[in-house]
Amino acid sequence: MSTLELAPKQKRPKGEVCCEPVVYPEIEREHAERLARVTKALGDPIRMQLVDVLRKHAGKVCVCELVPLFDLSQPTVSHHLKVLREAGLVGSERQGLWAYYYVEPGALRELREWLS
Amino acid sequence: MSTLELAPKQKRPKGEVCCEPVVYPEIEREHAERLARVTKALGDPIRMQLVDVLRKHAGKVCVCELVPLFDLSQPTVSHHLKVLREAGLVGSERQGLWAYYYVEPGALRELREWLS
DNA sequence: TACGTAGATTGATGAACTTCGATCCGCTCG
DNA sequence: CGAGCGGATCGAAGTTCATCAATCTACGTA
Repeated sequence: MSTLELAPKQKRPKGEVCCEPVVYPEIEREHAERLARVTKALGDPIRMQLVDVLRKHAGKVCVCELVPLFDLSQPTVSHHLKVLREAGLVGSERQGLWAYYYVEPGALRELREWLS
Repeated sequence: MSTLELAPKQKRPKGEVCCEPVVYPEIEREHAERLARVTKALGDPIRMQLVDVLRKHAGKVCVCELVPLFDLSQPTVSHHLKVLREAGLVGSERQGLWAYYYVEPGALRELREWLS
């Protein structure tokens, strides 16, 4: 972690830089892309609520319970669940006619670590 | 939005029940919307990197340092900074010719709390 | 076998997003 | 002044997204 001198300079002749250069390792890009994939999936109120419900239930929740929670059609809710699934945030399991969703354990770990 | 057309009680085949009903308080909706506003702003690799750089430098960083970090035009980087600013994630400060950005303290608190 | 149901998929539509070049604004210095 | 610079804004182009009705698939039951 480099310490950056950001103290505003006084007037200076042309060509002088405004501050010390920020060295940004290439490695961070991959990290940021993984984090952005997670936050992008969470970046919708419906999907945020879906994950919130699944998290609070600490178990598998039937889709037939999730759909009536929203003022949305069943295909739309199914679409949001698919987005969450493809982002690795939730998993699903079929049991007969019903499908149950759950939060993929550890899916939010990297984001949690980045925030701390 | 769309008119509410909530399906009435769904009949279950032969008395079989898929699960216990999920009671979802209305209060959570606002919370989810606030969280989604933050995660949506973070849901882009460029913006995620921007916040990451600003966070790691624990101070104000000049825009002229941020732009060369990406293979993007200056207006595009400026746009992403604006999105972050409007989401309350970062703040900006002008000093003469230069503009400095910083992470708004506490902007990530609610998200961090939700994740823990 | 045939029917009804739960949930996923498809296709279409309108809105939102990312990106750029061009332009504009405010500041500094000759 | 006026020129040059950093950064924001504008307008356009192409892409992605959220949403729905209609349809499809898989399963349970009569």
